[in-house]
Amino acid sequence: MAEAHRSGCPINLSVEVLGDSWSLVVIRDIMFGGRRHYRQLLNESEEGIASNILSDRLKRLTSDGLITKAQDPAHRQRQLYSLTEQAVQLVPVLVQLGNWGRKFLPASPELSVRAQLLDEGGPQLWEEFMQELRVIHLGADPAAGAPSVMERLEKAYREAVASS
Amino acid sequence: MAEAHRSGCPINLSVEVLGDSWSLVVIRDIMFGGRRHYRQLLNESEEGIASNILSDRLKRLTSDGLITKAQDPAHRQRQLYSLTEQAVQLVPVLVQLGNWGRKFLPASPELSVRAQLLDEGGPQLWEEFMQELRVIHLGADPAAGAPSVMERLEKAYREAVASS
DNA sequence: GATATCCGCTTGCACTATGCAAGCAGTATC
DNA sequence: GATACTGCTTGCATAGTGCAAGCGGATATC
Repeated sequence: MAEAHRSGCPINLSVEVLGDSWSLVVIRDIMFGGRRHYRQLLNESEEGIASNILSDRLKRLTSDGLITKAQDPAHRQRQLYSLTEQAVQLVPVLVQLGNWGRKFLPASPELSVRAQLLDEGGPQLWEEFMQELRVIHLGADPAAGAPSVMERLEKAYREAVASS
Repeated sequence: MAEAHRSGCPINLSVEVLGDSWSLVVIRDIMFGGRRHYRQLLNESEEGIASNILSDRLKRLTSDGLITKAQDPAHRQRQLYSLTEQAVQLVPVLVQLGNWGRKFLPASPELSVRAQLLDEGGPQLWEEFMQELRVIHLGADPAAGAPSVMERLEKAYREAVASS
């Protein structure tokens, strides 16, 4: 049988799934950092996650339906992690969380630029970004046109790093 | 000296402060549930928090600047917990988190009504609600006029319970 | 004015999660 | 054929969680 939940409150349920020190950080790295493999997530982690914790979180996120795992066609032993639609829809949560951290916690300016841009862009920009994530992770059809939100976020970040 | 942070990323910093099983649930109870004392938070907790954990979280949230503690003027030994401005500004985070849980997790309809209402109301309603929280917790001047957002949320919840 | 109850916690203890370091078998590279 | 990279696992010490019971002081009840 399925695991019992503490309550049916939507906030509580979200906390049960996401409320720990690492889950959202791993999702952030896959979503904004473009990390797709285990070693990438392990070695390029800003915060220095431990290998056993990463392994455990990837398993839990998979069984919770937030990420999927597939063999990388290029390298046989390499596993490719992708976000699911459920995880893509965490964008508004991560934006608000980033915005709050930016306002009240000692966030570094370079790393705050992206959060600020996403905050100022509003729901419309979030949706645009989510659509890009669907292209990358879920194989959705790309929408031709303006420079991607991901590129704009990267550009702003690089400029912030350069001028710091 | 102050504790070191894992990184300056705003999302990571928020996770460091809020990323555990109970912090956001306690804040939710104070914010939406109107719980202001220890016993209330302990006994009326939907999820059944343990007393030592509640004690620890209240201390941590206090030292993180999210809540304050004061003697209740009515009862000498009773302590009154209040939200700070920093916690009030968690409203958008909690709304998005509730909305996500409502969409993807087995949330009960009664408890989802408030999340839905806040989602549909958008940033304008959130700001209105935040202003009410400032009146309740920070002693701000009340704005006379329409029925409060808190009352509207309560009404929708009661109706949902009645019709279930 | 004695008794019982409520107040915000604390303590003890078992269990689980976390963090660190090392290791491992199966590719891929040179 | 040696070396390094792949996604992990294992062992172990420490920290956090969950449960039950208790505690001194303040308050309500009779």
